[in-house]
Amino acid sequence: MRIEDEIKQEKFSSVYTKLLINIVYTGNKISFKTNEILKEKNLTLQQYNVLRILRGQHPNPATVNMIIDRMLDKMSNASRIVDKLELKKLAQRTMNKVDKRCADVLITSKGLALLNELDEEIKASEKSVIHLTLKEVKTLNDLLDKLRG
Amino acid sequence: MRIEDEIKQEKFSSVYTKLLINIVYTGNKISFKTNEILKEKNLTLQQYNVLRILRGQHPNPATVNMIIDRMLDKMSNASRIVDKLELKKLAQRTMNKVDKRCADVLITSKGLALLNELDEEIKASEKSVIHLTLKEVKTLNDLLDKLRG
DNA sequence: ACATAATATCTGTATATACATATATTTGTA
DNA sequence: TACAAATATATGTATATACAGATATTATGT
Repeated sequence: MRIEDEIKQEKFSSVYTKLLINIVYTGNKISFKTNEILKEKNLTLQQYNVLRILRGQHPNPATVNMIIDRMLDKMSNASRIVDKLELKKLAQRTMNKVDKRCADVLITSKGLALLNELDEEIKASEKSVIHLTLKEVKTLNDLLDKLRG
Repeated sequence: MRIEDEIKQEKFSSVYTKLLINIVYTGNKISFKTNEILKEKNLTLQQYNVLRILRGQHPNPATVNMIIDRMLDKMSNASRIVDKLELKKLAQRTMNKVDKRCADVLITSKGLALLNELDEEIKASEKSVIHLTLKEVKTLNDLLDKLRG
């Protein structure tokens, strides 16, 4: 469905503005679905993303800075998201021995298990929402990579 | 730059997950630039988007429901964003004569003037951030439209 | 070694947001 | 017509977020 019909707007001030709106709208739409699944597990999208970053590092720890660097939403407050994950025993913070400014953040086995539970469901949801062939998925990825320069 | 390098993650649990991350990351990156410009005018991204919706209707009023329908982020609270715009005299609410449940929302001349000031700057910023040919922009728009089904 | 800058993280505070619920009005139906 | 359901919006409340410092530690230049 054309983005014009989706948000009921025929004209955009430029093709670039239209593209940005299309990207953000589409991202939100897919994220919305994922969010529904996460809600059942009492996770926010950002908490989920940080958990995945921690799993990517496991069994090595990440630092808060590393998390900020890899987060999708650079605006947000990584330190407090880690607070929330720690509160739920999904992650654990320990002081870095070498650089005492850094906090080592590790995903716990409970965190790993939770992600494991979610993996298949979210993968299936994303696949069912993305109406593209594998070739189109690749083209789209390549164009987005090129877009950012 | 490949999304893998951008967020320093080599493997994704599926190509669909990778695509979603790529879309959200790219949208955030462009939005971040736009947000910098809006901050100088004391506008949030969402307030800006609602203002543009109101301009699209002008000189006819929009209703809150219409705004929700056209917003990029369906999660958010349109009524309170209109509150903020009204507080800044950028929009105005009046009761709909026919259906008293509805609030007619109109952009003010101050709102129109503000958008006018922003138009060129934001258009230029978006264009400079999107490193694609016009043909690629079109392909990307088409693929995103198809993705959503 | 000392002072200064840079870095990593944390925290106070104001604002924004999500969610559930409340309120008012209109629509549909028996 | 009366009454339940649907619709449009607003609001209370808990939580999340952004932003601006604050704090602690490490790196750098002299």
